[in-house]
Amino acid sequence: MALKPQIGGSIGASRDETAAIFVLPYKIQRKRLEDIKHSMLKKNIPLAKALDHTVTHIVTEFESLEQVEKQAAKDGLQLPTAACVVSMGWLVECLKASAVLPVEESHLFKKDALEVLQLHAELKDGSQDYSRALAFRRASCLLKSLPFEVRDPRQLSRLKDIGGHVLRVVTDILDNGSSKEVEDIVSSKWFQQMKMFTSIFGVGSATAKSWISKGWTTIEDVRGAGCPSSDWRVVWGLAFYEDLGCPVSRQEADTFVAIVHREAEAIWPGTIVTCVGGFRRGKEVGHDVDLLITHPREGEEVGLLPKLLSALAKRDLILIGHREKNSY
DNA sequence: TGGCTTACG
DNA sequence: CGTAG
DNA sequence: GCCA
Repeated sequence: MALKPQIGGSIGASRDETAAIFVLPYKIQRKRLEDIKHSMLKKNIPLAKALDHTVTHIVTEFESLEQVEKQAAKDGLQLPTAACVVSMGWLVECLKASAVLPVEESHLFKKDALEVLQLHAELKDGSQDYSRALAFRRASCLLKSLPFEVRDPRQLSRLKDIGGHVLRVVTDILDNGSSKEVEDIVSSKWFQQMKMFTSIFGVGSATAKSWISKGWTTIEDVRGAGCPSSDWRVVWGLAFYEDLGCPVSRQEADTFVAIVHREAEAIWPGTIVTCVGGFRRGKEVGHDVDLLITHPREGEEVGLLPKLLSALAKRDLILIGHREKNSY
């Protein structure tokens, strides 16, 4: 096999002054990336500006070397063969230590398998299954948080939330590269159909099951069957399934904020509309737009929301407007 | 063996 | 029963 | 499923 950069895999580039660390920007939000780079400079950790042959470490938020290679191929990037692909966890450790630490291990499988088991339990939706899903989620999160690659199940056996079942799955993956239990689930028709139906807004596991029992296997089956549900959420979910799947661009988000601000300003001069959430953190695409509406004079914003909603509704800018009681 | 995130419609 | 984070 |  050709020499490939490896996630994990000790390489002697640790303490050496020629270290150059490149941070792959994928899956990292802009602001966070800036923070990371800033910390690196502050802590004297050598930051590579470009992905060239001098790079010794490639830091990534991807979950596996395969994902890194796939992305690099898509971008026409050549990964420096001398470089070691390491997890963000490693860089965080380095920042803590203010030193380029030896690469010990990172993680490879961790996530997917346990998330499948979690989702599978959620979809089954029996009284026991919910808690089992929770347990898988805890284990999954724990494994994702490890800054090293798991090479031996014994590394996990004493950790909280890691029990027999998880250990068995991890062992299978380390031994065979996959877990039969997990592979059987993901390839099963039932699991695939449940995932498909529950991706519709308003459709949870109970509705999805009832549709499967009717012999429906696709969204078109459901649409073609007339009125499959009297729940308004399902009706809207089916009507806007494709639309809801489209990502929101930053430009659309900016426009949206401007429109809301214009209407709010007309009702209550001085009202501040701030974009928060993903776009505030620098994302270029998102699945929603989070807004924070405030007023410089404390309390002035009270009662604004209903008026704002009616103003937007009057302009036909609102599809469904609901106000729910808050809990504070 | 009991308990596991929570509040809402 | 389903949603949201 | 896992913990206490």
